[in-house]
Amino acid sequence: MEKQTITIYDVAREANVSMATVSRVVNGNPNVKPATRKKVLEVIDRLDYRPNAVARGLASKKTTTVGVIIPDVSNMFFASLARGIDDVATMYKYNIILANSDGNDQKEVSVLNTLLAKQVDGIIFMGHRITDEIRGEFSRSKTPVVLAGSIDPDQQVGSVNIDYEAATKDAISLLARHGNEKISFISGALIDPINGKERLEGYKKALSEYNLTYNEGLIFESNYSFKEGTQLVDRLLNSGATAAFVTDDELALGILDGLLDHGVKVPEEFELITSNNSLLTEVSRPKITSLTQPLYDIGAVAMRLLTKLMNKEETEEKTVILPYGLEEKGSTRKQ
Amino acid sequence: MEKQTITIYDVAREANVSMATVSRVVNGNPNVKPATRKKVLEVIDRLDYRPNAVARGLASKKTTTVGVIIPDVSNMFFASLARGIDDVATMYKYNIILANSDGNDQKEVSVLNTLLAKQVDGIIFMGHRITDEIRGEFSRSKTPVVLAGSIDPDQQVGSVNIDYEAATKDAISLLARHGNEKISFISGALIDPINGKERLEGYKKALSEYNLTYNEGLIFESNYSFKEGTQLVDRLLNSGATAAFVTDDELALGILDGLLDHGVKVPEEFELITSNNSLLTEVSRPKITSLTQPLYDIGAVAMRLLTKLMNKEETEEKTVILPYGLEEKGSTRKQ
DNA sequence: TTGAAAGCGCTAACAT
DNA sequence: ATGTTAGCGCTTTCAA
Repeated sequence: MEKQTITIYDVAREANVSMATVSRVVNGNPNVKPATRKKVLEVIDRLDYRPNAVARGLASKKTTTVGVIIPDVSNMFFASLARGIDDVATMYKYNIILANSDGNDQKEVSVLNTLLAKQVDGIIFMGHRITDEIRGEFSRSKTPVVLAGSIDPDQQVGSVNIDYEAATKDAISLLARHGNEKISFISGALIDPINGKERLEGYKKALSEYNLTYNEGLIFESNYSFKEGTQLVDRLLNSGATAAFVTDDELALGILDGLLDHGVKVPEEFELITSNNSLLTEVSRPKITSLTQPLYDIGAVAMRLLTKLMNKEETEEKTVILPYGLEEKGSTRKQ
Repeated sequence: MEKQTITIYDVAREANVSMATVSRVVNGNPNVKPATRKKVLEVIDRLDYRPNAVARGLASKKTTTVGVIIPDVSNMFFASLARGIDDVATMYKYNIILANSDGNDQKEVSVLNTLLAKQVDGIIFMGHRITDEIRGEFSRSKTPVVLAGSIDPDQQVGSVNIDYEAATKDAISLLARHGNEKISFISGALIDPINGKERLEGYKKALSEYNLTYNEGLIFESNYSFKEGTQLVDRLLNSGATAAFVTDDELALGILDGLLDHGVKVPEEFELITSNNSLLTEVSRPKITSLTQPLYDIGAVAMRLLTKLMNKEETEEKTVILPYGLEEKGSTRKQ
């Protein structure tokens, strides 16, 4: 015996109405006599009828599914965003197709195409950088797109972020106020606008505000991993830096670990600020002072924005800037 | 101007062939003359035609999409599984619809139903416990299901796990060999079979093997959070325990933190073993000895198993047990 | 308030 | 090797 599916047609027959009426009942169309509705509902229940969302999608051209392109779910930063996205999606009756891209330009494009082929109603994109190619795909697709936690220099699509420049400036300013004259800037790839433009700009502004000179030797580009952090410490200390701002918690943790191994006292001899305030910053000794980003909210707001775009609602702003904070913990001195 | 979609029909017309031929080309059917194929491919390229996966799904009754029910993506443990799942899914040309359930019985059922409504070809389920209700839904759905990292007492569906009982027994045995006579067992809800059955059983077996008496006062049920861990420490120390096995890293970290705050020396005065060997166990001081579970692989193998089930391939085994390990680090003594 | 009927874009026999 | 023709299960005018 095969999987004999029950269709809207079966329900219609059993309830002695037309399939149009069943459709109306299923979709909550008010133009149905209560008695009829009741009858149909009973049959639906009895037959255990479940509407086929694929057929529905084909007929209505809406899938109530959105595509989510993410570099790596197993990275806490993105996982937090994803959770916010899914919660709001669920709230608005959408499901998410989650696709990992590893931040790989080519994968991003191919995955975007399969999502579009699946007729998703919208796309949430997280990535380190927006290549021209992917931007091109976005613009010729007619499907609404929102960036979550990703910077797009020219704002063609929606996006939700914090003000990375201002946040970085704040962090650096704190370090400068504490008397540090050589403050290191340690980030991921500088070609990513979020690092090379936003954050670095904030760094420079803070420096000039405190009359400190910009020195390339204090800028480090690294991968986001614990190990890279520990390995970076030699060079960091050689640079003469007495403080560092790091754009990733795991990396910062590695640096802290390396510093301690070198017998450098944190925060007495070296101050450290990281960026994501994840659990990692809480469990290290000392705990690491960090910028705070509302990760969950960035995801949630991005999804909310996307629902508006999908409904062609009027939206005040396609670019949302959420507030950030700076939580002082054990890796910076109290003053 | 509206989103005027290009259909297989447009391509057929432009290429002077029937839509069937276009379909064959698109699906790589060998029964097409090379010249024809080339012509069709050119038109597809020129028109920028992209097959509509929804229509395809309706006609073929396959969506190349699988549903993934996960308690919480922002939990590292599950996120790692999810990454393994997605990678293998991608490898086999599937996409995943990711749905968070919070381990909530009711949400799990409702989410399962919407996934089935969307005609997913298969389901990967992660959860703390398999309720009778969800098991019922599984069995009457005809859609293949595989559990990843979840225990199902009666094995109706596929599943991929490690041998939690043996793993726990190993961990406890190590603690016993080190001379600990009062070894605490700290887990999540004991009604979850993975804790109350598998792991606790392993705990008991190890005890009896070392002639230690089972004492309920050493068993603690807790939530998986850092805070709960720190708060548990008073009771833990009052129990007289000199060692503990913990089923979650974050919880273990909280316990370690609490112990250190109480001036208890780890591992000299108290030994600790945790279960997931996540990054958290590496960044604490001391690093925490842990069981090692191949999280990514559990996800990957679960997805691989699901592909077999979806293809109705003969599968040797519906229940896969993956190897585990025990990595001794700083929270247990060297002997 | 309800029904009839025409698609939605594609696959999959069945012909040729 | 290619074309013809039914559907897949539902939404959505348009009539009644």
